[in-house]
Amino acid sequence: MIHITLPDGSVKAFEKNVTPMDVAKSISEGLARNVISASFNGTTVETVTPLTTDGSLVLYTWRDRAGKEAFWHSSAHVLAQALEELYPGAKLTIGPAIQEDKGDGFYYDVDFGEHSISEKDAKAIEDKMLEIARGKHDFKMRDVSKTDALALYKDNEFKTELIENLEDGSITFCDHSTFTDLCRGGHIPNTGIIKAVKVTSIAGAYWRGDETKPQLTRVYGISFPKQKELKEYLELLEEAKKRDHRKLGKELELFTFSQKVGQGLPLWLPKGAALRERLENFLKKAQKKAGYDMVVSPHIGQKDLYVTSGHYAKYGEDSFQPIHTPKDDEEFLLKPMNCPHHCEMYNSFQWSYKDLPIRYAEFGTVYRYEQSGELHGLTRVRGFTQDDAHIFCTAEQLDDEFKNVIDLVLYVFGSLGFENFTAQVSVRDPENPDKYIGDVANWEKAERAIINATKDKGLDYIIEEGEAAFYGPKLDFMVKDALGRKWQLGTIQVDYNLPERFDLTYKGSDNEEHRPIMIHRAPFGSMERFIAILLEHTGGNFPIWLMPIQAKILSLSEKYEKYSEKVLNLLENNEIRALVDHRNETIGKKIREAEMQKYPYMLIIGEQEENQGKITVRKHGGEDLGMISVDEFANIIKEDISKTLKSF
RNA sequence: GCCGAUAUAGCUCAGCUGGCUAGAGCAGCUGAUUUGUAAUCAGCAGGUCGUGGGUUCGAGUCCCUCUAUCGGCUCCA
Repeated sequence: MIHITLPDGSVKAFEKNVTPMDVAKSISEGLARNVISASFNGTTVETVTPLTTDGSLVLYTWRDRAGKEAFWHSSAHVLAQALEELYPGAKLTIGPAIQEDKGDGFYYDVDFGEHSISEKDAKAIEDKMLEIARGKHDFKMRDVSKTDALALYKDNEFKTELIENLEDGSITFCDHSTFTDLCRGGHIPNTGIIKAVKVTSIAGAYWRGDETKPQLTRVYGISFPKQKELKEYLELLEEAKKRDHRKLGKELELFTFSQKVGQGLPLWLPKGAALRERLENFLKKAQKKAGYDMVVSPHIGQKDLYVTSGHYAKYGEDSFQPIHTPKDDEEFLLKPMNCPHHCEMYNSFQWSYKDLPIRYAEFGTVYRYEQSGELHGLTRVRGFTQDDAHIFCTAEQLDDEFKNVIDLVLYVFGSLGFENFTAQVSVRDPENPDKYIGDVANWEKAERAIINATKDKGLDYIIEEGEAAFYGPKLDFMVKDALGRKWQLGTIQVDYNLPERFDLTYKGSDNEEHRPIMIHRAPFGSMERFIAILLEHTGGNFPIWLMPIQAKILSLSEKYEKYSEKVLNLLENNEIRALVDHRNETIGKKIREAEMQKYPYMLIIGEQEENQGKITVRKHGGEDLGMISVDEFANIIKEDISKTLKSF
């Protein structure tokens, strides 16, 4: 007998070699019907794996992410079989479920050799997959010796490479139908559960994610146990498309791009520029309170400036090339960052420890030559404005300063409704020390400082290796877009390196020269990306304090012009941004237009309103607040603002 | 940068295997309608089909170049 502990803490005794499926059956028939995957003592097992020792068992159904991943991973096997049958000679490589933070579904990377396939082939692949799925083939794992495994894949250099790196004795294959694949395990009981499949996209992907290795074709798919769920999933994608910032930016006339101006160079239209200004003013106000001074620096700097900072050595070759002047040997670079300029500003004075911390803030536009394929709407561009600031402080001040910046970022995020962010501590990649400048001791100090401050602030955080900047580790605030892709917005970085490179000093209380520590920080990250994600989160319905027009006055005809002017004045006295629409059109049309323009409130003015000295108020989306006085309306707006705009 | 796809009116799109003056809806303009909560009626205007080249009697349609965009990969100071 063995003892199995279930997630609720109960322990049940079973015969040795009991399978997870047997355990499910012993609990209920319903569970047995729905269980599609299991984990035993923390490792994924098949539902038919015999259990031989005591341990804890978790049974997964479609409702669990682990269940879905087993389902999708199994679907990848079916996809592989379909591809093998449709394209004989194609070399299979790997086919996992997509990681949770990257989305849903699965993919298979295939080397099609001379063949090239495209989205046109999707239908045929889907049909083949469904045909295989309907065969209700069981997934069966079996052990294979390294020699046999290598022999089986003698023509497939990719699988061979995978097998070479595995221990003999730990190699398993998974069979279903006539298909077999090298596989670690974690499958659903049989293919019959897969009822709906969709090949979502076909793209190139490098073998093992390495640019220098051959490029394979990655076939992306998604599958479901019910046709209806696929339909719902596709509808959800459609909904997400409606919140795409590129679409909304065009509709709301915020920004545009021009083929002539160049890729990745957004053009901010009047409405978008006004939105940026409101956001900038919001942050400027908070920064003033937090003791920052605004500075301004030029868009270019001498090459030597970036040689000193290390940017030239790191990015010079793969960046916008130096600007030459008529004078020989004179070279300027478009600034990729504001820090070098701010360092030189710091250097223009002599500082005492009593002066620190110094906080220089600038909405600084920078230019980076991002790879063409990397550009994406406003989230990845070549010219963008950072809400940048650099804090120069002593070692003793670092912790407090860092925490104050966290507070500022949380204030910004809170006021704009970004509750679902991930705090990510981005540290060095220990395997690639060459990617970073500065000595290890400083890096360790900086990483410790970030982690301690983050912990003290009670933030839940994850650590990502290899995501640090080349001069220092970061605390990044990651937010997802409409399609669930993660983007870095706010960032706080601790830097011991640039102060050394720029020879920044201050005189300590001991009358000796000391090195300040630099904090780089940007709560928005960049205006471009922040507005993009804000658009996708709100669908253009921004918090009311950020709205260009908080109320639109719709007068039923020109007869009420005088009265609507009076209402407008009263609103302006209450600091409510409002606009009058006098055009002679049907009220239905006016309301429709106002809805499309996303005005938070519409104020309707006609005979009744004028007679009673009131306004009819309708909220965006249709809620009717009836006829009320302007003062009452002003209170409603004030309440709305206090709900979203946090105090700082 | 790499793989695949795309580019037709201000916007969203149709235009099959190459064949008369390139179509629709919405938006715009003009006139009528003066209306109380998502589409009033009539008319008008709007496109050298992303760029440059080629094949052809003939190219929006086929081929090549470039530019830009989309989905990924890689990258991301």
